[in-house]
Amino acid sequence: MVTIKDVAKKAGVSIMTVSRVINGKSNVREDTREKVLKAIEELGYVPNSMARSLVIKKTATIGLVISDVTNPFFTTVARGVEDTAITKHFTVILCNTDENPEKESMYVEVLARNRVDGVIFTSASGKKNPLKSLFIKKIPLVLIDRTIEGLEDVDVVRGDSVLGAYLLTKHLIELGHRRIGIIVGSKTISTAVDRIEGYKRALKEFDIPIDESLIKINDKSKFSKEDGYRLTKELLDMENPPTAIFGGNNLMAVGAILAIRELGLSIPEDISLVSFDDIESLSEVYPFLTVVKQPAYTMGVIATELLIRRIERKDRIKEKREILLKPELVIRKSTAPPKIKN
Amino acid sequence: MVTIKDVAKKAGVSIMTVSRVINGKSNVREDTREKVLKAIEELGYVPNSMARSLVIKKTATIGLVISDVTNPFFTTVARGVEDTAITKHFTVILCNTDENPEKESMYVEVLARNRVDGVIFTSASGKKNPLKSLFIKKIPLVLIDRTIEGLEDVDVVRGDSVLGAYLLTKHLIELGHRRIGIIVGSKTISTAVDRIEGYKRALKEFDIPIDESLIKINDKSKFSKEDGYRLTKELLDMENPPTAIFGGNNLMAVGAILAIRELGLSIPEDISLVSFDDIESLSEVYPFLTVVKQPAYTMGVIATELLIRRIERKDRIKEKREILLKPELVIRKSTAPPKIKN
DNA sequence: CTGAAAGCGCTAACAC
DNA sequence: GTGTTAGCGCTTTCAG
Repeated sequence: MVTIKDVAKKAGVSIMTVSRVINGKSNVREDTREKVLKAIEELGYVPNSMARSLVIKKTATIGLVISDVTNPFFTTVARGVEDTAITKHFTVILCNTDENPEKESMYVEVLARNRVDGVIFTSASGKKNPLKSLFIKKIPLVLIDRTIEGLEDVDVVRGDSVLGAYLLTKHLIELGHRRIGIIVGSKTISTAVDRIEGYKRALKEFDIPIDESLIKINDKSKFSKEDGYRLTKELLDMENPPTAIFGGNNLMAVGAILAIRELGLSIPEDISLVSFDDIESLSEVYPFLTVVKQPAYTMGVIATELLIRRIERKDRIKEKREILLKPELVIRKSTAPPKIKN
Repeated sequence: MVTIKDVAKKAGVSIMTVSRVINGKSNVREDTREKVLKAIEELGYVPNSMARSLVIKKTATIGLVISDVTNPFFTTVARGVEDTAITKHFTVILCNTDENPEKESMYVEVLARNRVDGVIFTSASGKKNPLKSLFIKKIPLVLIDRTIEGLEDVDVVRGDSVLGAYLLTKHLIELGHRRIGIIVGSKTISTAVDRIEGYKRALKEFDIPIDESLIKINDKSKFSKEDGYRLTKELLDMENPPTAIFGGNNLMAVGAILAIRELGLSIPEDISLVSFDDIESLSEVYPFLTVVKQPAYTMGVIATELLIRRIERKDRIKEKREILLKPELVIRKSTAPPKIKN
């Protein structure tokens, strides 16, 4: 393996001079620089970032912890993060937790060991605990999409779930729906709590009594297709089933569609369906689902910018900053007035 | 920052003993181990992977270079890679090149500097050149989805594009189509070349003359939605336009749909459309596009397994291995016999 | 403008 | 079982 030493020997200079050339320091005579560059080229020398990081205590790496890249929402977030990181010369390590608290802790540990300069984190557990090793090492952190209670010194970038859920529910109510089911992930996830709140707020505003049996919460934390499928079936198996369903996120909505179809019902004739979060590749080709859309890419960009600013200490600000992004209601074809008014 | 030294001091042992505990070596007395563990806990010590890597010359990190995580095909590949990597305790660094040769080179350089143990690579340029620093450092490499000519010592995991394109084209021919347009990315990309080959093979088999004007190749290398849109328009603007279009990949097919609709035509009544690669979130909800599906997740898994085996030198094999995965034809609703038989 | 010495946090190899 | 020494590849002083 060729090292800085080999380059120095070949170029007939000290390693310090080579180091200066590599790092583009100005105080090197032009002909020395050229000699060094030539040696680097001939030897095929590639600097070792780890040796460098060990000394300077920076890695130019950030960790991105999300539940699943396969979820279109998170892939867009990830893209925003990566695009932004690269402009600032940061590399990103991607971690999928599948909303599994153990994976969550494991990845945090891996990131801490790798001394990433910062972490962008989507919490599944809603607990601060898994983040322990980051706090100990004082690694800058920004939460994305989901908050965690009682965290200081941590920025949060998220969509306004309360508002989004309110808009979606209101839309349904205005169409005439009174029995609206909602399916969400576990209460440990802030978006689940917020979306239920927005839902309830809309109902209250229209003086519709809240029927807790219409609120289906997945105890196993996930906002997955399978959970959407299962919870929708539970809703439709009720004696007095809802006339509309609110899918807590895009995957749950897909699960709901599958469940509804399997029961031989049609959307929106028999039942209306709305979803939090869009699926772009779907809606482009088949603009069917009525959704509330979040600026996922922008979320990734902002989170990364805030993070890097913290890393570079360009922020004197010490307190927690919370960026709340507005969701956008997109009405398509999956909603219609209910068949029978109740 | 707490180091192994601090732990050693606190536990009243040498740093070597702490190192042994951290690495789970057996030759440490039980009570010493406990003392050390207690000190680690109290101090909140997290081992520094870089210092370790510097000595052992392994990073337990692999690089994954793809064109775009946002493309459902690659997100699934990425998921397969990550899931497999983690079971072997490898971390993955994700790189999106957008099929841009400069980004490609840049990322390879970053990965080489970070001394990743191996790289899984999707080539956009089709050239070996960007991989130079990997070869110099003898970093194990496996190509995924797309091959590069004239590379030894490199495994390739890819779908059988020739077969897939053949199946798709044959399906169209059997429906009665004679003028079939095809849109693909640049010829520097092996899948573009292969898909054209499969297309031609099917035409020849049915004695249909090949009309080169029906073969639209994007010179700017990308297999993107925008390119699909543009090339489709070009095809449909012809004097004697095709009755069916073969989208070179999923994104191009989406672009094609958009272009076709914009011209006021319907699929499959006015024009048939097929696509290489599925979009799962779309087809689940709206099983419309006739496609050839590739086992993306499996590709990621196999590529990672091959790579890690090389990294761990469990393979005595030195020659290039090529894994060719079978595609699967899924006939849905976007294809029908042509209106006018030509 | 250039170089020599020290050390980042850890492990390999060898003592004891 | 446990500790000592050397050194991984680089940058940070500080001399010259």
